[in-house]
Amino acid sequence: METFKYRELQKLLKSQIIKGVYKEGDLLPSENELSFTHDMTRTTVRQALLIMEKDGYISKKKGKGSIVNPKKRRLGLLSFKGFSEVISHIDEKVNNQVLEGPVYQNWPEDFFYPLSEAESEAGCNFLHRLRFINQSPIMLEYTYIPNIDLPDFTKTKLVNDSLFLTLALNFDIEITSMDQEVRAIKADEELAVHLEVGVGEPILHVYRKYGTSRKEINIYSSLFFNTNSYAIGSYFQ
Amino acid sequence: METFKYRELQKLLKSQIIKGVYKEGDLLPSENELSFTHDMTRTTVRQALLIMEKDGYISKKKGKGSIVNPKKRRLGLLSFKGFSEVISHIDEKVNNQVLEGPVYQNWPEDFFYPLSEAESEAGCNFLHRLRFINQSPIMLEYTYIPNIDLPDFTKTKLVNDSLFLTLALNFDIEITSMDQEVRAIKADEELAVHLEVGVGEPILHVYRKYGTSRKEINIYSSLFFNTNSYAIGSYFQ
DNA sequence: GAGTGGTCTAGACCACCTG
DNA sequence: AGGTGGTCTAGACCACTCG
Repeated sequence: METFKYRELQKLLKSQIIKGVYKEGDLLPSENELSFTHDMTRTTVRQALLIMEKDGYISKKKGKGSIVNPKKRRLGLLSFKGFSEVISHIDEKVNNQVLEGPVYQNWPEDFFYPLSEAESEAGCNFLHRLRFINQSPIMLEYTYIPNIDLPDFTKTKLVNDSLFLTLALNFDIEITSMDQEVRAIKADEELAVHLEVGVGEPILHVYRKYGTSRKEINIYSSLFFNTNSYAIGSYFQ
Repeated sequence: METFKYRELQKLLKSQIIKGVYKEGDLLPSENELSFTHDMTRTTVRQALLIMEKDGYISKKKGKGSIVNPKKRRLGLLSFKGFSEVISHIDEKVNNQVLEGPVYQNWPEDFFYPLSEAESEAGCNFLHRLRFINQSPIMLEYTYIPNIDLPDFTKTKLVNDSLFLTLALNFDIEITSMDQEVRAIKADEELAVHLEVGVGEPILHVYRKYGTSRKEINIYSSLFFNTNSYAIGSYFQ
């Protein structure tokens, strides 16, 4: 796989923040210090820090340093990452309930995104989950992963309940991009039951397509949110 | 204001794409060529192209070049830019109807974002607009701009119906970040009338806070979308 | 094989922040 | 005054694309 110096440093810093080596509000070592300790130029260090900033882990201040960002206090679900990774930054208790799968099956007819020929022929691994925050159902998720070079995927246990973490650790697949469409819809009976709202109540619906480091594999999700208690947030710069 | 070489090149390339000097599918001049013609190093050229890529104007392909992206065929409204700028990339006809303002007034009580003291004291310029695509009302917009160092803002005519373009050209204010919350809600009577849906129908609601190049000024919007005909899209990488 | 963008080096000067 | 990140220079080697 890719083994660039800036990527290695970025992964290291990310893991150190997640492990708590650097806590929120802390300053990372300066660019000069990192370039010295990791034997690379400041340019390469800055490339790593740029990713850390883009991914929201740090903010950089001129004259000050690179500051570890506070954990998010709301759902950043319209941004890049998956549910588990984003939600783990929140104080609330999170639960998952697998309603169906992972199971190998044919693609649904009239799938919501056009598929490549390779994806169509491979069939898909399907996963149907309901996500809770503080015992309240917040998101109903239908996920489809083309079965391309994913041996025994349906037998794989999810790492930390996170699909993306599992794909990264067990299959060396990283998410590199995301495309989505958002609508407000009325809850039908199935949605109403799962998300514990009345039939006809407004629901946030998202179609999502993730690009991965394996160019032949995209991951597709259809997501339904109950936004009565938690708004869905995002930040760009 | 900021006058960096990479920023100047980036503005030039952006304007050239908008003017059609480079059309969709075209290759920009190579990094080496740009560094020669603009008398800067490739590093600086790459800094400009990085912004162009982040803003979605180009895609870069190793061994190939920087390719001008096709215009978006849908509403990228959960991403960074304003309505007019995004919508201008679409084939549909767009209209605006100003329902109220721009007018100077006090901030509403219980404003949806906490305000700084300077913002509170300055009062706000208020703008209430309804946006149409192909004669259908799509978005109802309430916008609040703190009246800090904005002489005669209420008398200023909007450039191309775009608030952001007006702020950039007349007040040298650029948008640098965006923070938003998204919910699905039920249309009340006012929403129903403006967006031409039934009372109680699902509506997409967005609270938005824009950061600007003037750190003391943030722009606030409350947006309501009818997503029956047009989904709201976004893309990240 | 020539040209492209991706990675990386080894410096420099600057504006900004803090003690 | 010393350290920080922001900008910029002048190179280098590589993997990839295309004719």
